[in-house]
Amino acid sequence: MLRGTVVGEEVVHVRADAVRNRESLVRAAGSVLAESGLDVPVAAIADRAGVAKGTVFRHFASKDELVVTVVAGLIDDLAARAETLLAEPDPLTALREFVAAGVELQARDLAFCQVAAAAEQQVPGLTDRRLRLEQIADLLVRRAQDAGAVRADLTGRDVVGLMTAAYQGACATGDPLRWPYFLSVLVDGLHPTGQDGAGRTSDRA
Amino acid sequence: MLRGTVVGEEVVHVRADAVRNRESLVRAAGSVLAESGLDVPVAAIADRAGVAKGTVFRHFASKDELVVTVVAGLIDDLAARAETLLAEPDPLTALREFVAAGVELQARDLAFCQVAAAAEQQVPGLTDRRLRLEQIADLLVRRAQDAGAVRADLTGRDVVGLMTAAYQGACATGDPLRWPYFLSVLVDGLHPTGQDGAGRTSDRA
DNA sequence: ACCTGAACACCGTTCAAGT
DNA sequence: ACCTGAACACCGTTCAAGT
Repeated sequence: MLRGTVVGEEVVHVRADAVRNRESLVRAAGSVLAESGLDVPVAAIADRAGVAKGTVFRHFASKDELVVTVVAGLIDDLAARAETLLAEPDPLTALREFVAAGVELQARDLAFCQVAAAAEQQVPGLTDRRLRLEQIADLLVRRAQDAGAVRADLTGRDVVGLMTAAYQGACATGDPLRWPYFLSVLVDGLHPTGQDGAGRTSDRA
Repeated sequence: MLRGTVVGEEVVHVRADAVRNRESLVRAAGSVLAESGLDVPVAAIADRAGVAKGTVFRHFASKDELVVTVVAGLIDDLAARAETLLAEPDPLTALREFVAAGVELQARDLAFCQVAAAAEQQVPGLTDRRLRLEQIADLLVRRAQDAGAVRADLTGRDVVGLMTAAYQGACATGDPLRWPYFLSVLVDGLHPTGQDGAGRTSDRA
């Protein structure tokens, strides 16, 4: 375990309790935010972590930065799942499972759900993670396109957007558990256009 | 204009400035919330309405109740639009235009957008309006089903959810203006299943 | 070097005083 | 009967004091 950090020419010592506190805070924030969402008081997180409220702001510039740290971890987990799905033999199954994983994450973690639904104002500090996730999603999409299973104009970014769409749509219904139905509607909408005429609206070339 | 209200056996007088203030507040809240979203201070609304902060709470029990009043009006407008679309000759066009109207409302009004995306916790006090909207949507759906244009298992409630899904999905992409693409994917997903095998996932009978 | 809790700012809500 | 603005409670953030 690294206890020292080089800053410029001098080595500053990082205290052991500081390391522990930071870890406690991230862990506590992870579970509290998942359960209660973005609106929980910082005090609730500090309490569960067993530190004073002020300590939160020694490790994170703001409540938002703590939230970003937690959510970034969740996005990374999802990206890792996407990478393992690249090994799945059927490209369309892989794509569908990826979207399902994203939807399930929203269902399981209220804070992630709220961040994903932060319509309009994108959360800054999360764009790089998002981008990486979209790039891996691009690989999944390309495989499915090569197999002729999905629209040629679909992008990884769109797929990530569709994860949000499916869960938010189900929630708007008043019954979040209906998300598999929304997912199926969305996935059906992804197939290549021009096979039959019933309601196809290919707005883009 | 009715200036008196009967409460029990006695008539209580409603002052003219009270009527004006209430109207000003609703109008001011409508524009301020549309621009700045649910997080604007009550003071900003009171300012634009030209009243003191305390006056807001004489007319509305809480900030939430004012928000609900404004959003209820927006939902009613959307319901009216749906009713006129019942006269549209082509059932699928009518359905698509209804969804488009809902999406455009989210794009135009940040507060409505945020309420629609209030994943998980449904806003109480809005459920009756929602229900009425869903019932009208049911009529639009049934017409489209009779024409064989959409899935047999689709409901008006689902369609309302899909409005949220389309816009939230586009927003999650970082580019809300992409919503027409998401709309097209969704609408494509609505067509009857079982015509070709490419990626159909009929999770429900 | 970091923790702590008191202090501050901001915002939703209440209420005593005024008309 | 209603408006007003001062006062209160809550929560994010800062900071002086302690170790």
